[in-house]
Amino acid sequence: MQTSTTEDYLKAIFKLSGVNKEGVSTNSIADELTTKASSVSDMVKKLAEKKLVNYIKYQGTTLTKEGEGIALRVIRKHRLWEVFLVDKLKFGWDEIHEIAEQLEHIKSPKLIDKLDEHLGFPKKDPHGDPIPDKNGVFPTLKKFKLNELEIGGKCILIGVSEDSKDFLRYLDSINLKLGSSIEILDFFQFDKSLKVKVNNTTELTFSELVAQNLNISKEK
Amino acid sequence: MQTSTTEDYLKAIFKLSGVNKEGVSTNSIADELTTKASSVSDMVKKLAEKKLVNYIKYQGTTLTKEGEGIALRVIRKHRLWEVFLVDKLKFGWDEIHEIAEQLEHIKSPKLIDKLDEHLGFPKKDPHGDPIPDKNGVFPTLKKFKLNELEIGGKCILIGVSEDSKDFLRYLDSINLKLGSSIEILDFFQFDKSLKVKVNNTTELTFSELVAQNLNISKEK
DNA sequence: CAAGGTATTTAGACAAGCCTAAATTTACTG
DNA sequence: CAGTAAATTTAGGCTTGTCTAAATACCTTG
Repeated sequence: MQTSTTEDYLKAIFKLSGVNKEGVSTNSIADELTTKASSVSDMVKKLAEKKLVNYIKYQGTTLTKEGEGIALRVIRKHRLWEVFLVDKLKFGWDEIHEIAEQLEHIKSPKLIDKLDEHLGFPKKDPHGDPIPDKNGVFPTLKKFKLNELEIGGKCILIGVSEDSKDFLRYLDSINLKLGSSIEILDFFQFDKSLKVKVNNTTELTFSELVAQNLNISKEK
Repeated sequence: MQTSTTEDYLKAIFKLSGVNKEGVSTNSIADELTTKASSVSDMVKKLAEKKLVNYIKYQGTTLTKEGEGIALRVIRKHRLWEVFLVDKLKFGWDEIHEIAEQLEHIKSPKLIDKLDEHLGFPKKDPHGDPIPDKNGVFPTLKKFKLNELEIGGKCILIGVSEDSKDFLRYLDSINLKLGSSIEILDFFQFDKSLKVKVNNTTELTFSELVAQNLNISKEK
């Protein structure tokens, strides 16, 4: 059984892994967990011994299948608790994160399944993020291509149709990950390009080719 | 803010403190927490530095006002979560203890008050134990003297009317504490003594004088 | 391709809790 | 009241996870 620190590391690494599954840097993990690079260096070494991550000195860290499974189960718990806090206890969706950070570490598979049932098997958390099922699989939401969406539409990225290194590198470079939100701001007929806002922060333009290869789930 | 280990120690000490508030022995704490006496010795020293307990070498440990407050708040959380697990998630009352042991350490005053409200401000947990209010006060349940109860009646001890050392020592010696259960097995008219079963385990006899001085709450 | 800057890792320490073994205090018994 | 048994404390270590400071590797740019 994992300590909650281990779970936090795995979750952070999962979060930082782009669509392009290259190694996550030591510094980025340290940032994410507000700790120091040296602590991370120590820790990933230990996680590697437990076969939860692949770690090559100076080349970053990736999750093993097992590590990813644990990360997904923690994310499932986090998001289900968030639904509970908002739906049942009437918290505002801005107050729930840090409470869910604690609740996500409660150990009891039965608890989380019963909670899931109590909540009516929700597919998304209050922020619109998808909730993995008990096997760590994200729900199959109705799938669209980004270029099928209308202006003003919002969606989240759930996959890509093209996995060339170049394409995935591009997505990483603009910080677009599975689960990232995309909003269509404008559409230009002359080259079928899209002006979009990514992660509610960055405005940029997608060519038709890019848009065709982004699989998204509507509404978020 | 306390670590969850600190909270466990304070809760254990609270639980072991009889009506007669004498020092709790190091060994009994070690037993309660399934750890070693030497660990407890270390720990109570640290708790004493933080003013959460009074500790005199070789003479046991008592809670300070502050330590007791923390213990009561943890107990409140534990019991409210137990109600949640049984009432909302439909757990059997035999499965909930170890889950509540984890949930009781979640930090967020707002969470627990909202949970309390969501559950309809319950006064007792699924085991019949009273739930302290947010100020750490046990709810004022309808109060009776033990000798007002009929044969076959069950109740819990909520207080005493007499607090001489001798009386309290006697209660300690038979392991009767606040919250202990008492069942009336028989009544003997000739001296008005009662045959009772304490904590669902020990059968013994109370004289009229003892029975008159035990304040109880019916039904448990 | 060398030089310096940045990222990363190593070394050495520290705090919280826990443990075993040994020393000490208290308590009980005759 | 001496002597032993039981309870408690001390001493010395271990693990997990953290930190600072110093060393090393990588990489970019002139």
